[in-house]
Amino acid sequence: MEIDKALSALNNPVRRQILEWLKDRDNFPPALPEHAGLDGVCVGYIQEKAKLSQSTISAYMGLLRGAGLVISERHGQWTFYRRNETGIQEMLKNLSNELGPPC
Amino acid sequence: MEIDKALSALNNPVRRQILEWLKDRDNFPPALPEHAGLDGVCVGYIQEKAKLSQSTISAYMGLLRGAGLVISERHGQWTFYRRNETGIQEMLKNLSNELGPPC
DNA sequence: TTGAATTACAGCGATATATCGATATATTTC
DNA sequence: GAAATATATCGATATATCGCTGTAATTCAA
Repeated sequence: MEIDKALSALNNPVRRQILEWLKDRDNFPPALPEHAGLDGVCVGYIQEKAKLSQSTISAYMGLLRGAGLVISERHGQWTFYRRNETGIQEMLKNLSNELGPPC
Repeated sequence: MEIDKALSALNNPVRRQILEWLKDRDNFPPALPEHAGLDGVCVGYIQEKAKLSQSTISAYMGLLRGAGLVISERHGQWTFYRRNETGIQEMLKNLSNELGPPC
């Protein structure tokens, strides 16, 4: 986990907002029946909600994934993104360790 | 405390390094006798250690102050900077609240 | 296999950030 | 008051990021 990548990824209000939205699947339209068992959200739904272009959101999700903050899973033509809780926790911990009060 | 400003300020390895250095006054040359009672570090010392230009460091410290991560105190021609532990803690907490796991 | 849908990638102009040297401001000292 | 010192600000240039359009790649459906 590179703190540098994570901080870059987080240094954008929309990307942070997406991470919040992903806390609850109900922030997005219901999944299609054929995707019932999957807990991620497809790019299109995120794009709709963020009101930015598809390519921008795709790039955003790539950044978040590269930083270890989300996990992507491809199913057919869809890519489902979900929070990487472990990665997020690790990042928060690393940041706390680096910035936190002197021993 | 604006999380946006804080994340921008932290999105730079040298600025994060400075915050770490400021954890311990001993990371810098000793204070002049006339500054004995002050617990900050002057810009010149930080500049020396970071090996960037004076103007760059001055701007960096301005950013860190604007983000509430350091406190500055002017004494004569010197400006002494020290960590704002409260501000740093508050920022870490806000970030945790925003990014942390869903309730 | 052709077409439609979903996502990713390339390239672009606009804006922001990094970092510098030069200069301005304030303070101390002579 | 002039010179020296510490810091802040300004202007310039290089690089990075933003968010777009357009297009390629992949997969499903007809």
